[in-house]
Amino acid sequence: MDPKISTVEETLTIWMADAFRNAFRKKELSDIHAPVSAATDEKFGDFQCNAAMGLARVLKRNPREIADQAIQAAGPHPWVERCEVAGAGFINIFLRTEWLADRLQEIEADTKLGTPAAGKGRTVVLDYSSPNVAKPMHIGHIRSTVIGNALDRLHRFLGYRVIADNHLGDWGTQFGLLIMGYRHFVDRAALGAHPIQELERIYVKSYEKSREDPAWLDDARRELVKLQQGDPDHLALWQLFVDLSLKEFEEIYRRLDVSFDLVRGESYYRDRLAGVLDLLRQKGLAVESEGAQVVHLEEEGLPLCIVQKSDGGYNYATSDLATVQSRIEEFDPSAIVYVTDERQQLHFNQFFAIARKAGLDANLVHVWFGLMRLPEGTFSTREGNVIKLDRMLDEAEARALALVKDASPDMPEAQQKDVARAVGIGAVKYADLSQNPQSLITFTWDKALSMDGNSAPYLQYAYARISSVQDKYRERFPEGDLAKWPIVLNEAVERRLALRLVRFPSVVLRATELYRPNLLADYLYDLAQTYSSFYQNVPFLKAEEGLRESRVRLCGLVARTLRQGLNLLGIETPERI
RNA sequence: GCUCCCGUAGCUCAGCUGGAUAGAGCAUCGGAUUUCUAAUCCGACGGUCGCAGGUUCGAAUCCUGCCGGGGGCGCCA
Repeated sequence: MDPKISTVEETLTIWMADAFRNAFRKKELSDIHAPVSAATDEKFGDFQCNAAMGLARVLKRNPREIADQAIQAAGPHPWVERCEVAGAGFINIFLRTEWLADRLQEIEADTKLGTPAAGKGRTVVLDYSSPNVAKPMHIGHIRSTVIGNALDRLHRFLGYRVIADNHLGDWGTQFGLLIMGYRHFVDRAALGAHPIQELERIYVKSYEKSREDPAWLDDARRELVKLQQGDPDHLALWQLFVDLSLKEFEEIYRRLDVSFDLVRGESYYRDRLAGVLDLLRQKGLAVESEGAQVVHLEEEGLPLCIVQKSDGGYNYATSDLATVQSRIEEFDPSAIVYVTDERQQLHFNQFFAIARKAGLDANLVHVWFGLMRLPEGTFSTREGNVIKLDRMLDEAEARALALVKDASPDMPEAQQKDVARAVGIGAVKYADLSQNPQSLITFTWDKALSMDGNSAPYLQYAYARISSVQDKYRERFPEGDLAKWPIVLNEAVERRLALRLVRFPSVVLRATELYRPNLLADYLYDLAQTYSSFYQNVPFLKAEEGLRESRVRLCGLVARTLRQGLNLLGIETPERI
């Protein structure tokens, strides 16, 4: 669709804002906001505008009169059948049904279902997933990966240039211990079979030894220094750890259908660290304290931040500053977005503040999400109650396979497995994406793998049924020509469906702007519910010619919207379930 | 001690830049399948939106305090 074309909400908002401006020009209310949004209830029309009530306070006048005056000033609009003032001063907007049907036909002709290219010409760097080398990915990693990937897809869909960067934890102090562990404890057979598991084992063993044996800890520090000084043997070992870990991560990303433009660990920026510290010192931000270099952030109401340890090593904040510097130089992004759990809020507040003070001019955004917990409390590596990500995905696929075999016993086995994979993985992703990211998640198998109600399988099932409708139509009416018949909206549920379909672009925009994929998930669930009601209660293949074609076209649009929406969430849509 | 987040139906959660009678799913109960995929649909039951103040025509939403839960706070990332 023409990028100039905006969403229904935007068009109506401009119309209403103009109306208010014209009606109250003399009051110099040029900056008036008159947002139009979807009506909260069907009986209040299709869209509503609540600006009159806010204005009433400023003008000290009756809100209903203000609303009336605005409607008078607005005059007729080609899309709008009528406006009504209701309640305390709500303006309820009723759209012409014929216009809705026309709009559906425009959307149908557009590859992006009417979504404007809002991000055209802008670049956004998305920093997500970012697991640590030599540690397995567990259920705590899935939110960053799945939410980050959904934001990735949403931005791309809106025309942004997206740089998805997997900022691996590959340059920490753990490598000294890891090298010591490798030299003394490694089991090569185990390393070949389950690399990360073995790396984790030798790390834990080395860590435990360091706690009781100071000499061991000293050796580990020495190994770390050698690595940081670029000793070839140490670098080779480090590279081995990274490669082995990455290989396993990639297997999980493949299963999750997640891909990155860049996989640059912290190590990528290590040559910049000294320069960043120089910059901070030049600007008078970094000062010496107890042998370390620290930045005071009292003005910002934040605790001080250590940017260089007393032993000369650099900290996370410094590394992140170097990363920002590099990203600005290379990509000139309009935003750099980090997707991590809530525990890093303070860190990001500190490092954003330092970046600002140091003149690293970038729109830095921290999208944080609540920590995943188990019903019995937080999970931790120490207590051994972590749930590994691959195991969870296996379980999801197994449960889905049982359902598919039950529902479609005649389906070829390979297809059953393929469908089960899509459904199982979809269920896991949706369980995360359908909630407000900023809430604690209590992990339960049944919830994460829920297959009915508000779940990915419900949406996938709705989609599969529509696909079946399309096929049956072509089968039974081989010479039917859908394009020959216009879309008509006779039944109330058809109109409801239309109203939801035209809102898709604004939902996508809002979900992207607020970094809240769950807004899109909510919308899709609502759309699928409305469709299921339509499917159950309105005949279409059995309807008379014309009506039949109109309804099949409507089905087609719902299918495309569901498919597109689920695709933006990274969830597949099998044609059959 | 300082600080951030959360508290909505029995359970899991939406709704939060103030708007109309607070919504879903699960669970429970009742109904729908000779007919387009029943992983479905239709209906019922279920709430002092943690508590108390405040701002406002209007508060789950904003402010203050308290209670309860979780996270973070100088040499980890």
